[in-house]
Amino acid sequence: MKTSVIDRLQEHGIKPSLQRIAIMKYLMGNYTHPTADIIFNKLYPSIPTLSKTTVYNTLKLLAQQGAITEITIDEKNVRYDADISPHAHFRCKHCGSVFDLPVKNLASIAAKNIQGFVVTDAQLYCKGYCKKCKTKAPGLC
Amino acid sequence: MKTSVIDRLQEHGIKPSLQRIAIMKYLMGNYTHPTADIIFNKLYPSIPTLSKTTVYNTLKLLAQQGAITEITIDEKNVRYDADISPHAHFRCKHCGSVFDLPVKNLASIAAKNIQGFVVTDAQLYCKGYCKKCKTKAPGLC
DNA sequence: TTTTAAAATTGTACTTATTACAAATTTGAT
DNA sequence: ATCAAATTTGTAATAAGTACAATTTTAAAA
Repeated sequence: MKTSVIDRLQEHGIKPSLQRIAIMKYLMGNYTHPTADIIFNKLYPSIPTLSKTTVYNTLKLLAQQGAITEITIDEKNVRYDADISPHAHFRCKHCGSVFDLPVKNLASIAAKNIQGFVVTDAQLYCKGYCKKCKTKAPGLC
Repeated sequence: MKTSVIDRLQEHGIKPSLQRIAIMKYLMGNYTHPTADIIFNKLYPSIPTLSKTTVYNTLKLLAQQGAITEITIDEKNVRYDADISPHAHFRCKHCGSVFDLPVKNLASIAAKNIQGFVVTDAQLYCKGYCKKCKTKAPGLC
């Protein structure tokens, strides 16, 4: 049985409110690495009182508590991921999409390279061209 | 013999100008992962006509041509690194410093996980607490 | 050496993601 | 029902980065 939205919040010490549940639920249902702005625009129709500040605050809280992961593969804006298992990300330089990449040994890679540092988390970001984009306009890419 | 600043520019198809040389030289002499703003402020006294736009444009050009690497470990601003050999980065969540971490097999890790993607570059970002910060205020960290 | 076109640089104005903060609302205990 | 704490909201501010037109520099041709 997979963890419910409310469970995920509570496991990370976050009191579930309407807004927090909606944001966490959206992320757990859409593994598309959305930005704060995308999340706001998706939820706004069903929660018309929602504020963008709440979205930013909540995402920061969720990330701080380890309920979600912040992805900074895109220099424009931060993206968010409810998949907190160790895996890498790939971003297409042409279309901008962010994909998941399975990586077996991410945790051990990070752990190996400590020299007096305390490593709490590690992110592997790969960039290049995705299946769709590698064919069209390869020179321009 | 290590490559000179001008060589590094020319190797990557960049015509060396006063400003480009100054920026590339600064990066090759300071492996501190500076931001565009830091670079501007360091060079401005000696090049009083320098524009911040030029710094941004030049850094983007250098990165595009592969003469330097963009580091997005910090969600606030992009950092730059003249060390283009494969290595990882560590950022202290307390003091914000970014350190280099040697990693043997970064290239192979990235290559292993392609499934139809063309991977042009890979970055491993680790976060946690550095030697100095892990001792003081460990609870707050 | 003068001319001239392309390339590079500059300054200003703008965009946009994110944050600060104070007011308003909601929650939960008494 | 009351009250304090927690949460949410809206607005205003900040700050990184970009667009763009004007100016300056470069370098080659005449």
